[in-house]
Amino acid sequence: MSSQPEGSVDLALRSPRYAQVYSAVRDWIYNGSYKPGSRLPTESELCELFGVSRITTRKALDILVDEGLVVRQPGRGTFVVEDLADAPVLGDMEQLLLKVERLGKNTSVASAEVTEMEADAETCKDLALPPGSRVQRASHVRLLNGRPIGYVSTFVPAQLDVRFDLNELNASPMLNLLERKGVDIASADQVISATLADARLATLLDTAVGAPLLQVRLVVFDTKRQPVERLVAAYLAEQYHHHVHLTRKTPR
Amino acid sequence: MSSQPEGSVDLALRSPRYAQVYSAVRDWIYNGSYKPGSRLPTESELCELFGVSRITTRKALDILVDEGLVVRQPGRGTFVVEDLADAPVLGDMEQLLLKVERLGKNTSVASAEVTEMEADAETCKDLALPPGSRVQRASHVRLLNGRPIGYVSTFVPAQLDVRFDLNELNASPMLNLLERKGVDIASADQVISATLADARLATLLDTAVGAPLLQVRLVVFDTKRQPVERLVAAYLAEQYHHHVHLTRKTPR
DNA sequence: CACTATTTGTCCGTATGTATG
DNA sequence: TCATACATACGGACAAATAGT
Repeated sequence: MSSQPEGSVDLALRSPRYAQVYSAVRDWIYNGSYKPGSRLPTESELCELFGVSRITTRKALDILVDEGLVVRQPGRGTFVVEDLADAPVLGDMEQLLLKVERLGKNTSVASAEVTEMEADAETCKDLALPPGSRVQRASHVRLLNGRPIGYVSTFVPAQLDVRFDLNELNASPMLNLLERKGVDIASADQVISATLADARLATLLDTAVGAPLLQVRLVVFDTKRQPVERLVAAYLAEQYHHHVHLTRKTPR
Repeated sequence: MSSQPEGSVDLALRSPRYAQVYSAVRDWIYNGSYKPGSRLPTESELCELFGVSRITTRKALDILVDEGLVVRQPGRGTFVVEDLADAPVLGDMEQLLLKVERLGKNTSVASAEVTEMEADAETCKDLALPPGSRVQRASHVRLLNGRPIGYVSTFVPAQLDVRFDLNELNASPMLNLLERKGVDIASADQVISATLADARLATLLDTAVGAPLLQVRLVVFDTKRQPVERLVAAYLAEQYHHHVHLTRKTPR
């Protein structure tokens, strides 16, 4: 006596309906079916298209609004944002994953290396490992248009047993590789600070010793709240800006 | 034939019900009625308390979750987060306003000055003003425990006609003053970068020339999408970290 | 200017699924 | 096993903003 349609069961296994609507619309936006500034189908139309209720459709659109991909205008419709290119990173993991993926496609890497080593104190702390634990470390210089923009090091616990080689890492960033290898990424803590280029970094980034660098440290957690990756990056301040868009969620 | 209760009309004018529930619960958290880690009333209880439906209660809680003030655990309840003190800034204006307000209470200012001046090119651009427009500029060194942590300059268009004096600015940050003077703050764009201390900043911040600084630039917009304030700040990298917590909004 | 249609915003009641203890 | 509490989802309703007639 369930109210589920018995005819179509192919899709819809596991993931909630609103997530499916969300992914579909998001893909429309990213693959260009709906270009920046264009109007999406109305909520009612989306309901019909996907065979879901308005609540479900709105929940999917809520996520896209939170991510800054679309804006809603009462009486007019829902529109893809104009400046999709540099959409800001909000407090959203999905957004970070996409941004990292695009970064991986638009940039290249140099001086890459992968080693297994004993974790230092700070890495142990961030990854909740006992002192002396072993980690896989991957590091590289990231290039934009052939010029270095930053130096990135990532640390993954050795016991996680996901191995990477240089070819994989050249193709796509660690965060995306982890996802593809079945790690259920759920959240992350990011701390942004500033630092100076020391001799080694200055050489790698082709800048002067003492140049200002934006330091980004990121600890990624899976759905069981276990840390799965630590990332430490230093970006050239002139080349890399961290952009955040803040919006009020309550009226008045 | 409206379905509104005719008995109680005291409150509830204008702002949506979910916003009222949101404010009430948020106040419970901030004034200590519900301490970090404690469990909030269940959704059903909140529905009864405020006389609203589950949808309304959940929408209010959704906002608090987005802001990182509470976490939900199926089967257990909704809990105030443990580390309320340094709750991260997500992409939320409300959060920024609260954070700024707390900053104003826990810190002090020095070397403050207020002047009216001609806006430089960058300020004109950010505030969408014609070249040569006049702005009110306020700047000060912000101190934590008596030690400088950053230098902050704010610019407000002169034609906005909200005047500030030093006493007001010593008492609370510009952003809160604007709110209180009736400016409807709606959104902001924040760009974070890194820079070095020049001679003037080094003296003001009691550090060495060339010390790494975290540079924060903020442009605040009102509900009509007009820029109302520009802020440029430089914080000592050791003293000030920008913390962002990222969460996945779609399951799987 | 009023009127209407469209579209998003808010809100209700209800039902079922899933995780926790 | 069972009750509790959050997660998802349906249908329906009216308000408010917008754009066109």
